Amino acid sequence: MECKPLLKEAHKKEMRAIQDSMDVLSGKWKIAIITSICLYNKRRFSDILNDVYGISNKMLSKELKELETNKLIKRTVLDTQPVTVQYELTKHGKSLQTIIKDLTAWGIQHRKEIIGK
Amino acid sequence: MECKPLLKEAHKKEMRAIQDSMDVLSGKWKIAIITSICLYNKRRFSDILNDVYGISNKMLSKELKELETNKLIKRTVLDTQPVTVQYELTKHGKSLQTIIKDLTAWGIQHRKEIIGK
DNA sequence: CCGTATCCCCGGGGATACTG
DNA sequence: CAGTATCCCCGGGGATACGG
Repeated sequence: MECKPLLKEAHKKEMRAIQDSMDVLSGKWKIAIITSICLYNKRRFSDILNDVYGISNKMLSKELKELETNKLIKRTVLDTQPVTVQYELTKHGKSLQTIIKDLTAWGIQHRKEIIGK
Repeated sequence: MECKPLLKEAHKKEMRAIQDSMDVLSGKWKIAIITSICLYNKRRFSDILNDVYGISNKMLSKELKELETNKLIKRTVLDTQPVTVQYELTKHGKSLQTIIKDLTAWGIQHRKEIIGK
């Protein structure tokens, strides 16, 4: 009667949690999009398009939809002329802020580590 | 003379840092692989293959190579019979622990948010 | 301005079999 | 056990043009 099996169960749960997260957040663009919105609080389609280097409008549109489906962002159409659309983080989306902050710091450190030698 | 331009510059740097991070960590499997190794400290090829649900040996091999190139993990061949190979996090890899912990917690919360409604 | 539609190509990545 | 090699297919995703 040892604790290994219990540990294994706990680890499986952690692995599943990670994979749940990654199902929503993985992909080349999602985190960058969220970061863009997060930095400016509210952000328009074309602004995000500029912030996220290399993304196409088709991809951005698709990713935004998925993020909305997963309740991470809220989409608001403003009846200006012509139409503008604003994206902002939901409460659930904002709960990623810590992770984003850490990832930013890590990215800087990583650049030093690899390129800076 | 206002502070907006400075802010914009800072935000661009943050965006670049995020994209640096994502260049290394994005993709369906990387974080899950790192998590597996992290949970057990040292982990063998076939163990990771089991931990990361759905990954193929080809993908795992490829991803491990990339993680090694980016100095996140260390690969050690043990001269057992037959050969076994051990992966562990480098110091730099370990610096992801906080992020992984947060992602785990977030994944659990997310599941509640979406599925648990 | 904010997307959607269409076209089209390339490579990501699975299944399987094989080697040291 | 830890990968590599080969085959092969499908869809991710870019470019471009168009619609509300």
